[in-house]
Amino acid sequence: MAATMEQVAKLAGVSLKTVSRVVNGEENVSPETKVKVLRVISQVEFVPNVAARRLSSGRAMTIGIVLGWALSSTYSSSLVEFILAECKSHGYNLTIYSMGNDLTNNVVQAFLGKHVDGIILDTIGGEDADLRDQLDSMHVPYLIVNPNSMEGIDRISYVTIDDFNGGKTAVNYLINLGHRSIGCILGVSERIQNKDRLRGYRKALADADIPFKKSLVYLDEPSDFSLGYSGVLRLISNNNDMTAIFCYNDEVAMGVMSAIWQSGRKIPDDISVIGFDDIRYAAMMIPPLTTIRQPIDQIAKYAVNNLMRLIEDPDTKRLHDVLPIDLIVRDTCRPRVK
Amino acid sequence: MAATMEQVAKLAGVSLKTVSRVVNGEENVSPETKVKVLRVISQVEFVPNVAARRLSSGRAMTIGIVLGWALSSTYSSSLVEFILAECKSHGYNLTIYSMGNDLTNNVVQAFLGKHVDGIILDTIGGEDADLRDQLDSMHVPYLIVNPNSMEGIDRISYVTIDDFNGGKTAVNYLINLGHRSIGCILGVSERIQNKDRLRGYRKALADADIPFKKSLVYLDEPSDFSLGYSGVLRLISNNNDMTAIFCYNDEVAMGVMSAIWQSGRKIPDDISVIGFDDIRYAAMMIPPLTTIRQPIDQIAKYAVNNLMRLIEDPDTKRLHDVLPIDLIVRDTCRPRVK
DNA sequence: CTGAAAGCGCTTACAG
DNA sequence: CTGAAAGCGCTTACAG
Repeated sequence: MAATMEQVAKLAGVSLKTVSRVVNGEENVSPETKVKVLRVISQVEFVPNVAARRLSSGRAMTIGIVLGWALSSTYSSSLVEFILAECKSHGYNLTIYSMGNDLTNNVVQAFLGKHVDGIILDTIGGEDADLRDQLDSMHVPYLIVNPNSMEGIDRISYVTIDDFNGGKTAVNYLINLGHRSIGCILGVSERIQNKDRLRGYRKALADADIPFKKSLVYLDEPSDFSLGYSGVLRLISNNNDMTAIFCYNDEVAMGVMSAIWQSGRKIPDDISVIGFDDIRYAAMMIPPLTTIRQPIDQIAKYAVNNLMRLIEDPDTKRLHDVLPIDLIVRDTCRPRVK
Repeated sequence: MAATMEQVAKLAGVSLKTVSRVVNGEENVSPETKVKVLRVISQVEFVPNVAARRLSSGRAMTIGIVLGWALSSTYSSSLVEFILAECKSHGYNLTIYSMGNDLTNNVVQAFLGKHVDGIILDTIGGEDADLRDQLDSMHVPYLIVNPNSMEGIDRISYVTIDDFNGGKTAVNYLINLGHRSIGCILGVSERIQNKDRLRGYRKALADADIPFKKSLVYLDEPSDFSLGYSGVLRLISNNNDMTAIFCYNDEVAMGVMSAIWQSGRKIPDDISVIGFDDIRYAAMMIPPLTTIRQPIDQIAKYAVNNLMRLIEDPDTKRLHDVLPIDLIVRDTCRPRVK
């Protein structure tokens, strides 16, 4: 059933190497022999054995992605989906590694065991420090998506988005709608994403000559539904003039909207809300969420393409990309009326 | 850096085969040699080369999953996450194939090229008929998750849930809350899931001596947010006594809730809503959604374990599993008051 | 309990 | 434009 190159060679009356040339689209094969070989290939349904190919070539044709978040988080699964498609178009396979017990070991072994040629890291915080050290010392080609810190980042390749501008654009949009008392709910960690989005928030305020008020900023962990839920209740009780809120991400915004709804207020009538990410469910919220879109498809494209370059040419310099964000206007923000 | 078995053997002063025995935990190795070999292994950081192992053993130690839905749908990504974990615990890898151009070809080639030892199919409708024919004729071990039809299913292994009982449980719960005019929003396709949940709906009504009314059932495609949104508006306009709705899945329920909210009605005060699946966001809806939970972790476990059996023993008979569902009570249903 | 030999199915490096 | 040889790093089947 599963034919080998040798059988194809015999049937076509050529050498093994000639079949190999045809299969891999190499040059230096006369048109006639090519046709002859191709006919046999389709006749016997020949498909090259990947294991043999990997063993002899020394390349796994596979990259690994290390996830710090659950795959079932919408952001992760969407990123993985795009990365998968991009890998496929390069003839590469993708293997997924989730943070957890013994991750560093697993990933290092995967490289030593020739499971993968390179790694994409999409982690949360400092928990991957060990892993990065190992990858560095073993000279494994790797690249970070949305690095959490800029410390020592010059030595590492990464793809990220313009978080500062994301925060600024969101808050600027609210200011243009007439809002002046604007809440902000973020994670408290040292992640650069939090810092940069907060910088963006402050910059937009400063540009509009609106003084920064500490009581309008709520910081806690983790940045999920519950952060938004408890955060907005706190902000409301401390700021009765607040008319809008900038949220760290769409899931936080979900929590914010839930709490506002349950407190008897209305969105956007009483409070405007803006999120970040533009996950699949943003458009399905009630009402549909205005948000800052991350170009996940582009992030995936840059991540995979750059990693391929690092794999194929070890002398490649560090590759750094910062991708632009977009404001997606839906129905959760409206001009201030009070 | 990446040492080979031969190097380990030389350093330990034993034969290649003995190293192999230690690495694979085989018997018939004296404790002393074992210790000696293990010491060398950790010294040189030996990790067996997967490609060599695959080539010589003829087993890929990898299974493939074919997805008919986008990976970024919460249900799919959650299933994949559990399947991934289950594979890992068996020492297997997972490769993801998404429906799309040339899928049949890709999957068949993956098997012929020894990429995978077996396949899990999680598809939508008839679009995988071609693929299934091919897998059958090539005697590829495969298993279907949530088959869409029971036609010829005796010849195939599958894992599914008790859709009939899911529908019945949901509607029975609403009936026990006093509701008698209960809407039902489903996909219209020939998928067995639609038929069985509808049967469950009718059975619950019949058991309570409530006559079935055709005007309370709304069927359309695809079963997503928009189906719920337009479906509920139609049901409301045709049934002004309707006080509750059973939805095909949680995303449909999201659409239903959105439309109800925008029409100025309240949940659960005016209308009770119950979903299906219990996706991650069900608990985050406003209010948190009461729903029927699919045991995705169990589905994954059965799917992977059964597929392994099919792979390891070709004489295994068809394996059939129907897993139970659970009612998850949250805040979208309340006793009828009107 | 241990080992020598053959072979899995390709690619690489070289020769012509 | 074509091919013969060696080898990638393991496992399998067999011998002792």
